[in-house]
Amino acid sequence: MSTTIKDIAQLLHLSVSTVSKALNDYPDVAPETKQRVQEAARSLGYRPNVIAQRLQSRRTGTLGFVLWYGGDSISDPLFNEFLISMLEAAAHHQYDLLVSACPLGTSRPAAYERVIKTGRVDGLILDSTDRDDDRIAYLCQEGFPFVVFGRTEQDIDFPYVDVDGRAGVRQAVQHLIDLDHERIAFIGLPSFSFCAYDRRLGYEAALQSNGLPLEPDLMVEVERGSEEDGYSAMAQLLDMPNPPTAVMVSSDLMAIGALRAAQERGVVVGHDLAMIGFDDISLTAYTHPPLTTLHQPIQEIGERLVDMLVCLIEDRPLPARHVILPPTLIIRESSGKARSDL
Amino acid sequence: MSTTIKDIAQLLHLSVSTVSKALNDYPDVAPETKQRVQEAARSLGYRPNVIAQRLQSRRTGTLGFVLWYGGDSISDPLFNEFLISMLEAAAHHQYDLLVSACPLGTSRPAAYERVIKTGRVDGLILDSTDRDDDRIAYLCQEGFPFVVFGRTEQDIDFPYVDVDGRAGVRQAVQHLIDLDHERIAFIGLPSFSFCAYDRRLGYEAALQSNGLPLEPDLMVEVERGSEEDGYSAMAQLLDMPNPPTAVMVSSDLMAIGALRAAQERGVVVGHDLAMIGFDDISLTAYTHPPLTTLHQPIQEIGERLVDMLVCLIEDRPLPARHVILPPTLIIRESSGKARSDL
DNA sequence: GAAGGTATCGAAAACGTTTTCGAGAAGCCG
DNA sequence: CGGCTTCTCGAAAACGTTTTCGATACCTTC
Repeated sequence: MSTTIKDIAQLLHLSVSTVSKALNDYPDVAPETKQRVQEAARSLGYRPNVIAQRLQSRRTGTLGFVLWYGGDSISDPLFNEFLISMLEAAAHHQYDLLVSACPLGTSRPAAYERVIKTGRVDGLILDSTDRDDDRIAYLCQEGFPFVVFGRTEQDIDFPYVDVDGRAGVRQAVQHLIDLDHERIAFIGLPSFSFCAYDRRLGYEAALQSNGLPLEPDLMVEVERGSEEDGYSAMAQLLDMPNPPTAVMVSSDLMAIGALRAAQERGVVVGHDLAMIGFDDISLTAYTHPPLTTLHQPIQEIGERLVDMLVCLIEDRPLPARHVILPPTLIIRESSGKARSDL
Repeated sequence: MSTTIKDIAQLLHLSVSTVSKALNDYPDVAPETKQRVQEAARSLGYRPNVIAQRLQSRRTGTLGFVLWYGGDSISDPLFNEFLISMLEAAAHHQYDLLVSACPLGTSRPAAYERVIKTGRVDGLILDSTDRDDDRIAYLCQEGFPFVVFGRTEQDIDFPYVDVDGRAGVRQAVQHLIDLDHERIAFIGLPSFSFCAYDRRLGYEAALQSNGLPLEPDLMVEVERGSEEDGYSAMAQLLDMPNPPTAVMVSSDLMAIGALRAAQERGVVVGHDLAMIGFDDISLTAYTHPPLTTLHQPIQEIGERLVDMLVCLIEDRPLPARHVILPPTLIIRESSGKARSDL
């Protein structure tokens, strides 16, 4: 049994209300009693029971994040940094973070309903948006506070932070074009996800604005986004009669698989084949060759999301309701030199 | 405002106690009223307020995990799988998981105190144990329920799950010896961590039982365990006048850095140099060359930990207080063939 | 028909806080 | 000295549950 306010009250022959007010620095309690209460609290090791505070205030002081994970475990290294940035920001605002899991194949709104209808959290953070995302429609309709990492194609207004994948990929593909590549392939994420779509748009825009044709054969879309997916997609491209000389891969994880597919065929990446990834997970500096990629400012994203959500919860105005951050192209060896120099 | 028990009571002209008992299937409420109450609850979309339940039951239904992270973000891909396995197991027992962050450089017991003294969680899961871990001493003294992924060298008994790093490394190094290697290096984790020590013991045991000398020059210990650390440790070893022909690296992340250091020097891993990692993160199947490594049964670890903690919290007997799981050697290309065949 | 038993319900306390409101004491002023 | 603040404190309600216990009412049974 930990010590409660009542223990302090009995010890000092005061009422619980006075003790509570003393601890919360109310003006209507004598400075001297405040002193006594605070000393007693310290010596008894008193820590207020947050559950009772939450019941009283009808605020949980908790942010929710539900992890939507596939059958075989996700291992996106970026997730760690994302999680930590949210944890840090939440702690800075004195909020806890409750993370729960929603296995693939179960209803996502149901997972969210469980968390919000039972009063576990004050607000939610979503990520990995679909082009048409049922969670967002649901939460809007419920009027529950939430922020989103990612956008959708729906005609609903909601607060989000996102990376400009389209502009990033466009810049990356332009870099390949500047290196004299003309047959540039694209390995995309599952098409239901918004960012898959967004990034593909960047690829198409870069080709078109340079007068390059869009060849369906050079665009492959995978099912999940794993290393395995990248591996088989790259294998498929390289086994074509007229394989591409460059490839834009929509995630670093897939790029690592793609790297392997190339190596197994004896094509040396950075020379025979130029490759660019997306995410800038820390490993990419150590692949063979080091991977040219697009860096996502993931700490800033997590921090911004939490800041926004806390504003929403505490009814303060949002500095910005929609934030789009640019990724930055990190040029390493995998994209190689200009072909004319070879 | 979500609907409460009181709303149902008013609607049906019942008392709150009857409604509560009806919902909880008490025997002293008529089957017919139970029916009515349940229907009303469903049609009003009633979900019990967990905060109120927690206050009443003095149980939070929440497990705690505090993430101890370094200055530059950790990106251990194994952590994702660990987290998900804990989430799944916790959900299975109807528990939530509260994860909080404790930045490197701040007091760890203080971080734990905040979480337990304010009644946020019913129990804690620790990981990344030090050889002498202050958290464990603290929690034992508090009498707070906790389980640990990892062991320590302290003379305290506590419930844990761990991987037998010593046996694993010993087996891996034996594999290198069987491949005719005699100069085998070891890249170890920071020495304050228990598993660094444990794994090094396995290395030493393998050498000794084969009559091989322990050369201090061949054993390097890093500061954190990042790719960068693995890179510079390997560089240091390869730049020796008489470099090793094989290396046991204590983590896959470091091994990836080590791979890079070798590649930059033109030494081809799997031929000129045999390398074995530890962890079996999913990427290692796609490195160049694919990495021989020790697989940690991480899902089982997470699940066991949660199961144990729930037993502790609910005062049920533990199936086993100490669980040591064997890692399994996954042989890929980086360890190469026998030297005599070269 | 009285005694005992059973079925069904409600009142109330409790969990540990916060917060509103009123009460009492003390001080001041005219 | 009466009336007015000002200061300090405590009673009580409230947050939404669960759970104990007592109160009916009805049904047996002799």
